[in-house]
Amino acid sequence: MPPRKKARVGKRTPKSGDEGETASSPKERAGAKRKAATSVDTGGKRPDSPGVSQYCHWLMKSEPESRFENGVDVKFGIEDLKALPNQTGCWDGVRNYQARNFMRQMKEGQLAFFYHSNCKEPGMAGIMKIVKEAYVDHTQFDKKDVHYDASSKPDNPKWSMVDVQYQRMLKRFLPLSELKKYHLQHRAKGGPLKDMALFTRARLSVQPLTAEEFDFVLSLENKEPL
DNA sequence: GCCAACGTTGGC
DNA sequence: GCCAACGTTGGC
Repeated sequence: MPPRKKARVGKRTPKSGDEGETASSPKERAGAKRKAATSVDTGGKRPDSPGVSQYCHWLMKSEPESRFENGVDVKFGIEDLKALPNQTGCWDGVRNYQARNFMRQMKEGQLAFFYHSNCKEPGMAGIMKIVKEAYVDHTQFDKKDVHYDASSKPDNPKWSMVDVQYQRMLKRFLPLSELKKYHLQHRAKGGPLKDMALFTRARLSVQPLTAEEFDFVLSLENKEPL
């Protein structure tokens, strides 16, 4: 298994299906109640079977600059992912239910933006691919780990992670400030970034993008900075 | 380093 | 099941 990275709250997760799935937080349940039947928002997605839709593009945040949490540096930027064997790493350390649930929805082969957060210039740095679907995040049981969770038991793990592989850098870094201009513009007059989670759910570290959002953001790498 | 927004915890 | 207190995220 690849080394780990440091995702903050919403960072890294375990596997599918049965395990853990039943352990939903009060928040998740509340959310489910509010909305409809699933934890999946109705944002944009790709129908898989009748009545079910799911996302197929993602944004995952990590911090590219050194920051110490309990004496451990949580820095993990896209260059760090690229430097790993096979340019692949596990996205461990996610300790937020919504972020975890999104990771559990990820399918092998799907693409995600690598977003640099909590740094000088926050924004989209590059693209990675999901190469292994959700499985148990071992760091939840490691007392030495920054993201150790004493409340999670091995026979019913709470947290999951996926493996991601570096694909490429964006042709140019897309700063949050620029994305925000488009977001505001689109919110006023309509456009693909109108409801982008990056702005409407700012603190979520693993978030879905609709195909329209993903394509629009990607198209910006060929444009002049706004 | 500040602090607004928001997620989590725990008493009742 | 409500909600106040508390903790964390992450832009600025």
